[in-house]
Amino acid sequence: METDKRIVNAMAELLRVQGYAATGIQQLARAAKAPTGSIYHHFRGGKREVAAAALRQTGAVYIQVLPMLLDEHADLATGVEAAFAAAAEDIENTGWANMCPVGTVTGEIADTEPELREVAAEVLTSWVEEGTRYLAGRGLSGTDARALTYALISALEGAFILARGQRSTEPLLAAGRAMAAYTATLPAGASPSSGEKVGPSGADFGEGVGGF
Amino acid sequence: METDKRIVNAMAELLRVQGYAATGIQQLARAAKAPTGSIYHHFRGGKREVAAAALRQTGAVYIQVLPMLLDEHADLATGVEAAFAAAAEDIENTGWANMCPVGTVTGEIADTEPELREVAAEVLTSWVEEGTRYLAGRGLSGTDARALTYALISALEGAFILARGQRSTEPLLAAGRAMAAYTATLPAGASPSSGEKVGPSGADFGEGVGGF
DNA sequence: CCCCCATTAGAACGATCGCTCTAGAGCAAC
DNA sequence: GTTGCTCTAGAGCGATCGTTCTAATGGGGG
Repeated sequence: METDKRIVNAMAELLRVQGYAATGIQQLARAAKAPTGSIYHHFRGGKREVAAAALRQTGAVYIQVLPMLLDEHADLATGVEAAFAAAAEDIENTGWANMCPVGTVTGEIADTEPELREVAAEVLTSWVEEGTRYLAGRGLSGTDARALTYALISALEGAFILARGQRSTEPLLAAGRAMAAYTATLPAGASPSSGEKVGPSGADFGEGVGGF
Repeated sequence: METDKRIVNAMAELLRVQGYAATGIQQLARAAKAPTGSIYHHFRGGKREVAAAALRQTGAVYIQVLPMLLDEHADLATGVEAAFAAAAEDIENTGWANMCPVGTVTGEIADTEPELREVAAEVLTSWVEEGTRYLAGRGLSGTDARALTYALISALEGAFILARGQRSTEPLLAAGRAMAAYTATLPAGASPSSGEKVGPSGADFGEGVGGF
């Protein structure tokens, strides 16, 4: 009940730093201060199941980060750029190690671990759905909200990789500027919850999912 | 002289599909049709050195891809979107396995294999420099060219991860649309070498990406 | 022809892999 | 006190890890 969480947290941390294949059960046991027997007692599925739990947990935590960061800014484009800047500061302050495990892991297991790929896909889908819902709530059409969400996550994950590889915040800042510029081109993306000054000709988008 | 290349190519392919940690020397030997003795004869540095060579080789190949794709389009923004669409088609046709090894590997070794991280950083830097040079040649300012290059690579690598995880082209298409919209906002990024019909003060956003 | 050396070929090393198994510690119920 | 059960603890399993080592092979220069 509590050992479980220690194990999952330790696994999430290890996945974040070094990925799935490089993480051993012994290493996990050491990091979680739990013997291998306990790990297999709580997670009969072994390494795979612990990793799946870690991915899901991370997914549930990170799903609230983007909305939280964007809520602070009245202008959506400004908020987007600020969010990337915050990520840049964060990754630099943690010694270029701060990164979401989902991105690290998905690339290396997508073709070799079907069950984990499925879990990663679920997490990503939940992020997309939540992001779409949030952005639609801030005035974007359903189609635009979904596209922007996908673009934001893609740019963020990719920029994380570049930033870690190059030990530089430049990729994150550049990606942030790009996504902010893109956001600014989307109709009705300018005003948050205040008065709705949706662009005149932009209001007629297919709307697609917009319902929400 | 020729076995070397077989080994490096096999390593690049394995890195692309499953990453560094999950790739074993035996597996590499099988894939390259070379015994382990040969591998260590040609690469005294072992697994690390083969991986470094594979990353460098991939870097040298991929450095020409983006310019080649963009050269086909007179309008830069259109070219960007087409490049992402081409990547989307590619990854789907290859069974969601097609991806550059640099992205897959960098995330998992950035904190554990300093020498490989260095190599990945070199490759990424060479891409950024070449991309910046190319985009500047197409009329962008040096600052904008560099920022756009970083954003393009980030979005592409991130979208690759999402696409592989979700087995969907949507991330790549959304990222492409976003980057095209961003490109269109950059001054002088509209006309290639033909007549310059650059908008007066940023042209007209209404259509955003619509070009297609 | 024979020697030389780059290369091939794979056996073998210790270490570590993911995982299983047994032994016992701790605690609640009766 | 004893029974029953969850969880801890780590030794041990066969397999595989990255690497080293020795032996055989093969083709060009004397």
